[in-house]
Amino acid sequence: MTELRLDLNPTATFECGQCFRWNADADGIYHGIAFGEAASVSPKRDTVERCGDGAILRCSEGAYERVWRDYFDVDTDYDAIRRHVSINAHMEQAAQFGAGIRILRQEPWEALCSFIISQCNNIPRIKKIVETLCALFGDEIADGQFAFPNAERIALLDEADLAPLRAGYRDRYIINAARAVAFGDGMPTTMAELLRLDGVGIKVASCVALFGLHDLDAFPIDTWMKKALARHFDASFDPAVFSPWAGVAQQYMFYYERSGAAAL
DNA sequence: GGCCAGGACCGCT
DNA sequence: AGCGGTCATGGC
Repeated sequence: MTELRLDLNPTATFECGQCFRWNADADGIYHGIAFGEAASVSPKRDTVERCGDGAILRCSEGAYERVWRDYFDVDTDYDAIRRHVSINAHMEQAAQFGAGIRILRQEPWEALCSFIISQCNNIPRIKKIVETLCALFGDEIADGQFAFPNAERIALLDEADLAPLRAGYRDRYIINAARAVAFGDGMPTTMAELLRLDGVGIKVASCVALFGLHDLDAFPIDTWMKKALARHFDASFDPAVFSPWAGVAQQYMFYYERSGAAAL
């Protein structure tokens, strides 16, 4: 076990809607799994850093260089991005509220599968479905902790095997996507390739591009974002004003809007 | 019981 | 190109 400082705000990073497998325990410490590694991230409140208050990562020996350094996108300058997207008073507030958000470099297949599940769904239930998927079909890497099952594993199932997830009509999309990734053309690497998948439209594809392919210019528009855009921008709004970091601006807007702090 | 949740797809204009 | 209905599920 090793401990390292992370320049991020755990609450903002894990609660901004980009990921579904990081959960806080009673002490406010987040626990998560990625790339088959478990880790925890706790808020560090004794010093004020540039990005929120900072955090302490606890992970297994060598895992930082192997997994987490990249996963937490530590080499990107989010202060510069926040300044760049603060194009008006509202965006200044949203970017301030979301200070310390880092866009995680999640596993592409996990992002694809998770955001297929996300469609027309709410975040608590998405988390529940994803967790059940992992518990049923993922490798157990520690006591009661499961890796996200790879596409090859899911591709060998059929829709009936997913019934326990209670994911409803999304079962078919999950199976078809897994088979396309495992036995077809592999994991999509562009929006156009993502959009060829059954059950993947503009919104899901944008989320996968942003969170799974780390395309920081992808700009997902869901029901919350529609509300936010209607409230704070006029009809001529074009996310290109935030380019090449429209996706980060989107996360600030989404997190701010969903918090309720943007209501006034 | 209707409405909403990080929608996509189909068929009809 | 835009519209409404439909697709499961669960919480309020």
